[in-house]
Parts: sequence; C-alpha cells; structure tokens
Amino acid sequence: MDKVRVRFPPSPTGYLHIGGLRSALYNYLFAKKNGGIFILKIEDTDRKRFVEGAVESLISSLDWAGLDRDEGVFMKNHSPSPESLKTTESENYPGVIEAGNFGPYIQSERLDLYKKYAEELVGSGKAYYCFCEQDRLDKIKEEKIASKQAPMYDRYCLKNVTPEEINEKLKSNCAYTIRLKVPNDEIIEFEDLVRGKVSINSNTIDDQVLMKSDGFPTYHLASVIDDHLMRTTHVIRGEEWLPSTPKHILLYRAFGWEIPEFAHLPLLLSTDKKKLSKRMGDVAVEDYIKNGYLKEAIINFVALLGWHPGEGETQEIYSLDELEKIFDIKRVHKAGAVFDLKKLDWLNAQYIKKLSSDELYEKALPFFEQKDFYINASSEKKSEEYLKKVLTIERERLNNFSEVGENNRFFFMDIEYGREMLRWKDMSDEALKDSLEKSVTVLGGIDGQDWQVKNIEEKLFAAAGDKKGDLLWPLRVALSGAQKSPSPMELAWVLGKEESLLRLKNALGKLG
RNA sequence: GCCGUCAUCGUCUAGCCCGGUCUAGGACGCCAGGUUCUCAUCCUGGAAAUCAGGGGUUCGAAUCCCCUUGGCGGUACCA
Repeated sequence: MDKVRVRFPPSPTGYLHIGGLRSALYNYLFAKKNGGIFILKIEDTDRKRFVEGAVESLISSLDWAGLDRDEGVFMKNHSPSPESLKTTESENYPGVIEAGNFGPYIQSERLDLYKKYAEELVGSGKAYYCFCEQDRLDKIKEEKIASKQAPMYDRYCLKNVTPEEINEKLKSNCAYTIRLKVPNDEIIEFEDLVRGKVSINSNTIDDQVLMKSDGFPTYHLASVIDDHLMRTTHVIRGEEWLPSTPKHILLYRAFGWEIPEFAHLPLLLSTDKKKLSKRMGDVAVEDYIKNGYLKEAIINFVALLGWHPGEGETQEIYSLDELEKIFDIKRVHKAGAVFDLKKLDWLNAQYIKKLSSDELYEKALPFFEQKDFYINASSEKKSEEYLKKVLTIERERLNNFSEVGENNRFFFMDIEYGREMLRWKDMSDEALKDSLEKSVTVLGGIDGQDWQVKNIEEKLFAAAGDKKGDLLWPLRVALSGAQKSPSPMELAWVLGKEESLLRLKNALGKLG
C-alpha cells in the first residue's frame, strides 16, 4: 500500500469547532498509527462566509492541541513545522506558510488549477456549462417541491443550449457555472471504513455545481482535485459528507483517477441530540482554552467520543502518545455521541491533579490575573510563593482554571462574617472563647520555620484531644470567614503565622 | 417529501463481526456510608439499560435475518 496520507481541511468561517478538533485528532491518530503523513489544508472557497483571522485562529488552536502536521499549513515561527520541506509564504494570509511538495495548500491559491480541471471535464463531456440564473433555479425548485418531486436541476442548459450559443455567451462574459453530468440509473457503491458498504442510486443525485459563477470551485470539485493531487489515501471526515461521497466518486471516475478510502465519523451532538451548535454552549476550542481546560483533557475526552480501544480496556485516561499507539479507525462508532461536559470536568480535574507545582502555577497565573480579588490583593499575596501555596490546596478542588481562587477568596481578601458562624454546634460563648484562645496559644507556639501543614496539624490535634470539632470549627471560620473551606491547618499554612494570629484576634474581638 | 444512515444505563461506552461464559461489564453524573471539624479529594456500596418495538432463524439472540418506529444527516453557485 502507498504511504498513508490524510488531511484535515477546515473552512475559515469561524473558530475551530470542537467537532473539527475531533476530526483532526482522528486523522492525526490514523496517520501516526500507520506511519503516515498528516496534512492541514484550508478550504476557503466560500467568500461569503469567510471570517477575517479565522485561518490563523484555526492553526493556533491545532497547535495548542499539539496536533502537529507533517505537511501543509503552518504559522510562521509559531507552528512546529518540518524543516526538511520546501516552504513558501502564503499569498493570501501574511504570517502563514505552506510546507510540502503538493501545495499550495490553501484553495484560494489554487483557483487556476480548479478551472483547468473543470474545463477538462466539459471537454470530455462529463460536465457542462449552465447559464441559468438564480431566479429560474429557485422557481424550478419550488415547482418540483410542489409536485412532490425531488428538487433537482432540470438540465435545461444541457438539453437546450447549443454549442454556438455557449460560445456566444462565453464570449460576451455571461455568468455561468459548470455542472457535473450525473449518469442515470447507476448504483454507486463504496466501502466505508467505519460504516461498511454504502450504496446510492445516481438518479437521486443532482447535477452538482462544480464551478461557481464567481470563478471559485465548490467543495466537491476542489476537494476531489486536491485529494488526488495531494496523494490523499484516506478521506476521514464527518458524517455530514456521507451523502456527498457518491458525487465525489463520480468525479474521480470522470477524471479517471484512483479513488481513496473513505471513513465517515459520527457526529457530535448537543444534549438535545441535535448537531452540536453554538447556542448549546461552547463549541469553539478557544472557549475551552479560555475556560481553563488542559489540552490533555480535551484530547482525551474528544478521543473517546465515538471511539473506544475495545474489550479489556477499562482505563479512562489516555495520553496522546498512548492514543497514537492504540487508535484503530475500524473501532470508530457509527452512532452520534452527545457532548456532555460533566465528564470533561472530571477528566480535566484528573489532569490538574497530576501537574507539578511549577506547571500548576504557570497555567493558573493568567486566570488569577483576571480576578478582581487577585488584582486588589496585596503584593505579598500576589507572589509566586503565596500563589503556589494557594494552588497546593486548590488543586484537589479544581475542575478547570477559570475557577481558580473563586471558592477561596479569603486567601486574598479581608474576611467578613457573623459571630454566630464561629460557634460549633451548641457550644457556649465561654467555650467558644476558650477554643479560640487555645488556637492562639497553639499557633503562636509554633516556630516560623516549623510552619508546615503536618506540624500545625499535629499540634492542633494534640491540643484538641477527642473534641476536634470544638477546636477546629471555630478556628477554621476565624481564618476563612466561610462555612466551607479547606481544613484549618491548610488555611493557617497558606495564610502564614502572622495573618493567622491576626484573624484569630479579630474573631476574639467579635465575641466582645 | 425524497435519499442516506443510525439505535445497549441520564451521558460516554464494553459486548455484536466468530450466537451460550451477559441474572449485560466499566466510566461520568446521582444517592448512601466511611476516611481525624465544614468543603473538596480519596475509598466502599447502591440505584440506573425487559440491549427501541415486533416478528422470524435456533435447543439457545444484545449478538444472525426481516419489518416497524424513532433519531440524525443530506437534499445550496455552504463547507
């Protein structure tokens, strides 16, 4: 078999969709597993839906996820790019480079190519010029629907326009499209890697527009030409393309080209089982980055939506490296998968727990910097040392970094609380006062250099005896001002001796 | 409407190809208990799918066949 070559071809109509990331991942994994090449190309043939900056955003999201390409499109100086390949700067996107021997990898830079091949098809009688205007097209569609027929093009231009008329119209610069002449009564069959045999009658396929009147190709034409020219061996894409595949096969046949293998991935669904859409929450990879999810968690999560390594595999945590080894396209599911954030949160929490102190700090800092309680805190509380202490305590409680500090604001701000909160169960005022004073004595008696969670705990426990709640609850509230918080020893450790004692004094003050 | 495609706990899924080991397993979430005070973590246990429904084939079906239903996708000079 030829060396495996797969591609991920997003359209710059917005940001990288989480479903797009999964398609990219499966392509990447398939390439890695088979020692193949993973290519990124850009399908920017729809000028109406083009979004400024989308190409760059798409690339950087892919880079963030660590889905390195072997060929295709990269950001200059930012994407990890293969040095051995011939590299050129993109004509249409400054800062973007294209590397490889089969470029350009951006469709808007391949327009002449598409035109040439489309005309070749007209020459060989496999396609034809169509001069119908949108109004007429709309009208016949309406009529067909009204009479319960499939709303297909009526082939008016194929049947009625003479070669002379065509020449004339072409010469006078009439707007035209080029349509594929779809054969009648033909069963088109192909073997899909995930779905098995799929077949469709050509009579249900419209005479697809190949070249639009603005001189740009449609997806169908462009992708087939690219995939052939770029030596794509496997087309792995979303299920929404399944019904179009016969059109593509027809195109390959019309050109006399070898047909690649196809694999159609199940769709990602929202909780209402509809195709995942913007209004159901975040669908852009950027949103997840913004909300403090780790790439490892996203990759892990998305990999398991529609694929599973199989019998005997009961683990849930998989690194990219592991996935590269065990991925098998044949084990991709057929049914769509609902995108449920609960499990993502859990996965992300698992990865956060594994982070080193330095990594944790580095990832969390940008999120602290967006919080008011952090911005307004003293410089001492903004120090790396202090933040690392806070994070040591928080790591067990974090689902994502956007939550950082949120539930433990008392580490950064002055605390306010009612005196009754200090009381443990039905202890008397007297006992409460004793309890707090005992804490002052114990904490005050610990040396600064022995100010460690373990040590504080030992001393506190020793003083509390078997009535832990009596000592610990009032202390905890005195230090946090909150009903819920980490343990008093952890609070004291983070806050430091001086601040802890001060807060204890304030608590005592409330008792009058 | 037409064409295509799919169907196991609420969700992600194992099992299905090669029928019996499935009184259908795991994970998330949920509930309960435990783990030195509250929270979180962690641990233990629990509820949760008559395998969409119906009909076959078979000694035996989640697994094979047919039908029905439902979902989803497509039906653009969008990808």
